[in-house]
Amino acid sequence: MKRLVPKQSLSAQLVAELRGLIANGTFAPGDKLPSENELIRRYQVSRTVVREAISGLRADGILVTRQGVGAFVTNQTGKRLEPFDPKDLEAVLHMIEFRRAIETEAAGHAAARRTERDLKDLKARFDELSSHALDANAFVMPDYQFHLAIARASHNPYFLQIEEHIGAQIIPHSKLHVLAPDMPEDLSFLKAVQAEHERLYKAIVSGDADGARAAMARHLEHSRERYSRLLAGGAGIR
Amino acid sequence: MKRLVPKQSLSAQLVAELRGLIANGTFAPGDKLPSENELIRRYQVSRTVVREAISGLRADGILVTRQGVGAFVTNQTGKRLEPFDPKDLEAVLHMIEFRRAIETEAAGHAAARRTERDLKDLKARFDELSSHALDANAFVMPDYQFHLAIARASHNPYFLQIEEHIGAQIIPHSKLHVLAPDMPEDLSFLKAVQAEHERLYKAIVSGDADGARAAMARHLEHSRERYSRLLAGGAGIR
DNA sequence: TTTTCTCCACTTGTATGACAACATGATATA
DNA sequence: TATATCATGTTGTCATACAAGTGGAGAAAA
Repeated sequence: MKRLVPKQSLSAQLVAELRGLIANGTFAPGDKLPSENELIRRYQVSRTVVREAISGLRADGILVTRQGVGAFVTNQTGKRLEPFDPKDLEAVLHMIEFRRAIETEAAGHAAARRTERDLKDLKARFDELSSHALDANAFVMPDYQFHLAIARASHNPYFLQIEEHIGAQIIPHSKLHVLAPDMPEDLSFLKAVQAEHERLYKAIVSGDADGARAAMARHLEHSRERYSRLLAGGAGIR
Repeated sequence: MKRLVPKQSLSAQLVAELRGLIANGTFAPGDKLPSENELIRRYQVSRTVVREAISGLRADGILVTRQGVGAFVTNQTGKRLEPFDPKDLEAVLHMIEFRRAIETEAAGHAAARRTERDLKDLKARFDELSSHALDANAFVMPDYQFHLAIARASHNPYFLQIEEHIGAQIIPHSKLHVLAPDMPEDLSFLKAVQAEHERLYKAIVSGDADGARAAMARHLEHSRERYSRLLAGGAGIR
C-alpha cells in the first residue's frame, strides 16, 4: 500500500486514495472495506484521519457504515466534481486553463446572443468592476460577477452552471487574489487587467464573437502568466 | 428487541441540523460557521462528532475549511450541476455546444502532452471504437471511452472530471444514440463519424495540437448538425 | 445430536486531552 | 511610520479510553 505524503490534509489524501481504489475496482460495490484499525496500520495515520476520510466518503454516498460490522461500498459511485484546493499551485494553473476553455466559448456565444437585458446587466457589472479596478482586494467579487454575467449572456445554462461552480470553489480563498502592497508593478498590472476587461466588454457589446473569444482567451492566458510569475515571487493573479 | 426508529448517529443528526441552518439562510454563503469549540458548547457533543459532521458537509461541497481560520459556507447550489434532461431538445444542443468548448481544448492539450501510456490507452480505445464503428447501438460506450481517454491525456484533472460528469449524465439515456434501422443514410453517417474520429486520433498521436482542436471542433459541430436534422426527422447523432 | 444460550472478540460510535500547523491581529521595537 | 515579534484562536492530527452493536465459537441444555 501507498505511503501518504503531507502535501494536503491527510484525510483528504486518504479520501482520494480510497476513492481511487473503489474506482479501479479494488473494492467493488458490496465489498467490505478494511477495518479502521487495518487502515490505520496500512497508511500509518491516526484513527481520526481514517474516520474523517470514511465520513467524507459516506457523505458522498460511496460508503455506508454499520456499527459493529464495518464500512461497505455502495453501487452509488456517481461522479461528482472534486473540490478545488487553492494550495495546490499546479491545480490553480489547471483551473485557469480549464476556465480558458469554457469562458472563451462563453464569451463568443455571449457576443452572438446577448439581449438588451444582457447588455444592461453587463454594463452594470462592468461599471462596478471599473470603479474598483485599482483596488486589488475589492476587485475580486466584481470581477467574478462580470465573468458570471458573460456566462449568463451566453444563453447556455451549462456555461452558467460551471461558472457558478468554479466561483463557489475559488471565491472563499480570496487571499489568492491579494497583492503584496509594495509591489511596484501593481498599478500597471491592474491597469493591464482592466484594459483586457474593456476590450472583452466592447467586443461583446458590438457583437464581435471572434473578437470576444480572442479577448477572453488573451485575458485568461495573461492570468496564467501572471500567476506563474507569482510562483517565482512576482505579481498577483487575475 | 430492536429499536423501531433506530436513533441516528450524533454526527448524522448534526449534519442534518447544520444543513438545515444553511438551507434556511441562518448561515449564508460566505459566512463563517461557529468554531468547533462553539459547536461543542451549543450541542453538547464531543469534538469528534463536530469534526465528523463538518467533514461530511465538506465532502458535500457545502463547506470549505481553512486551517487556522474556520469553516465557511460555499454557494452550495453550484456544487451539484443540474441533471441533464434528454427530452429537452434544446438542452441537448446546449450540451453539445458545451462539450465542444471543453473537449476541443482537451484534445489540444492531449496532443501536446500525451505520454507513451496515453498513446497505448488511446490506441486501445480507438481500436475498440473502430471495431464497433458500424453498429449504432454497441457504439455508445466505446465512443465515450475514447473521449474519456482524450480528456485523461490532457493531463488536466478538470477536463477529466467534467467529462466523467457529462458521461454519467448522458450515458444512461443511450437511446438517444440509437438510429432507426431502416434509415438509408445510416452507413454513410456512421462512416462519417468514424472518419472524424480517425482524423482526431491521428492528430493527437502526431502531436498536432491545432489539428486536434480543429478535428474535435468539427466532430462536435457535425454532431450538432446531425442532431438538428434529427429534430427535423432526419439522422441520428454523434 | 440438535438446539439454545452465553460469552468473547471485533467492529464502529463517542468522549477527552494533548500538541502541531496555520492565520490574524495586537504589541513591541527600530 | 514601518517592521518584527508574539499572543491568541482556529483547524489538523495523534493517542487513549470506553460505549454500543454484531456475529461467531463454544458451552449448556434439550
